[in-house]
Amino acid sequence: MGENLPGDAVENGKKSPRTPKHWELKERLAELLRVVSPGGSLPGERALASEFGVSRTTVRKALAELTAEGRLTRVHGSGTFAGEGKLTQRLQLSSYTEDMRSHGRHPTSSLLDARIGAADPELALLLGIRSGDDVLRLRRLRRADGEPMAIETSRLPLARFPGLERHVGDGSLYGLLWEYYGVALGHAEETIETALATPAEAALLGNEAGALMLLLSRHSFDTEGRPVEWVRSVYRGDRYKFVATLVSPQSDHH
Amino acid sequence: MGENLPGDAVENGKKSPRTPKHWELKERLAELLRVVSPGGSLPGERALASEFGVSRTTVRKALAELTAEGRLTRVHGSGTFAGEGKLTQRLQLSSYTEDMRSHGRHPTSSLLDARIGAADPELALLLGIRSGDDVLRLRRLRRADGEPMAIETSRLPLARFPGLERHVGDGSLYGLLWEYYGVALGHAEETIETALATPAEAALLGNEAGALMLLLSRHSFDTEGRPVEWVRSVYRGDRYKFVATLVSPQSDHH
DNA sequence: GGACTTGAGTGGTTTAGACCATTGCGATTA
DNA sequence: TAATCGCAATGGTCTAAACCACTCAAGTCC
Repeated sequence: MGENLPGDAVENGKKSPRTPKHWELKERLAELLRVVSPGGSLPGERALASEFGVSRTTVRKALAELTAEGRLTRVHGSGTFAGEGKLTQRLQLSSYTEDMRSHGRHPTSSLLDARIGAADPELALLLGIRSGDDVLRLRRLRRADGEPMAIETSRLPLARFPGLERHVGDGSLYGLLWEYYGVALGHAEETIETALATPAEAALLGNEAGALMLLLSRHSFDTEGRPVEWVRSVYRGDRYKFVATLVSPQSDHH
Repeated sequence: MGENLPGDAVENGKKSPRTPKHWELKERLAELLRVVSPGGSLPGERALASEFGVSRTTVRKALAELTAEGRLTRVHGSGTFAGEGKLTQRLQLSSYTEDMRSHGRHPTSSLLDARIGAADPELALLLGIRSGDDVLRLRRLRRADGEPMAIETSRLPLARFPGLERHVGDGSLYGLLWEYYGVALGHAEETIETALATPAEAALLGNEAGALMLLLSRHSFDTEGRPVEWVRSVYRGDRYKFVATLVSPQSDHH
């Protein structure tokens, strides 16, 4: 969408805010990128460096930013390729499976591990239990059309869901809660922020450590307002964005 | 200072995942950071480099990640300081002013510029007008307690709001729409994604170019479902996170 | 044919050093 | 006293070079 801010051009040659080389290079590469179809390859770092007359370090800085924005994909040992754009994920209180299907994508989900531990004070507060009570921690890898999409770590109070650890699998957690315990979700409080990938997350998501991530935390309650789970999900920031539909509580003018 | 034993990468004789130095350094710095009160200062880059026996480049990479996460604040010419944590911004269809007040903060908002231009095809579609029709573009700098918080760029169809450009100021836009045109907002579609700061944005937000940002796009409609505005807001990713309360459409189990 | 080895090319990490831009404070000066 | 200057320390940018880790395809061997 045509953005034309005043003063972003270099002029006077005097005390100009001095545009860094890597930024200028980034723009030239972005231009080059417009004529490369998604998936197409770019020249190697060394080639770009000599092509544009800068050091490889500078090239890498420019490429790193383009990668963080999802406009490039880099594969170690293979090359640098044009990106594919971002997917969207709706912010709503529904299951992952349902959510993805409504976007016409094929969702799968695999349980990475399930273990029982003691709640620390902070977690106990969130789940409405006492510090030290048993908590079931589930880690799942979410995929869409086979592509790793997010790592989801759920924590549930075991006292409320006795034996839950024996039922969990790759299937829907919310389905289990309803079938075995008659619990349905009522509302949730969700926060979204940026984060950087840890090496472990990066390995699972096919990312590199330190990459931009969207960190989504969800605190879910059942229909009677009792806390059910606390979830932290990590999404690749270069591939996903979130959508929410907001409704006015009433017309507010101020 | 315990030199890194190169041996820990060879213990199993196979291919160990090899932790980069800058990551290990980052963790050691994070540890150090836990005993520094917010605003407290850290040693300079050169001091850290010799202290930990690594190059300044590696130190900078570790510091850059901590900064992106909002755990550090760096001031050119002055030093590196411990961060202050993130604020939250509620995702709801209400005015900025109201929104901030409910968080006990003092909001201000200044109009950077207001100009009239022609809609390109994409924008025309969003605003329900024809390509080339007049569009009013407003750029605002939002502050909370005096701190730059976000840059908000709104676009409205001038044909629906004739003379709007003569009314706009630092006050509430939604208030104007109601007073002069009897228009109230009904619902909006909002997307959230990561982005990197442009030099212009960075200058306004007191950031550095290439920093992590949260890009929030809002497509607002009036109570009759007609498009009213299209807004893109850029927030500092190291300082803000967003909150949404989600309500189950009904109990969904699957 | 099929399994293996090898090597060239790619991105990833790290180093040491140079220079620039900004800040803040102490010394100097009006 | 008050303003100014100078300078040292800080973070910011950039270079050139080395080495590592991964990929892939060509070549080799059985």
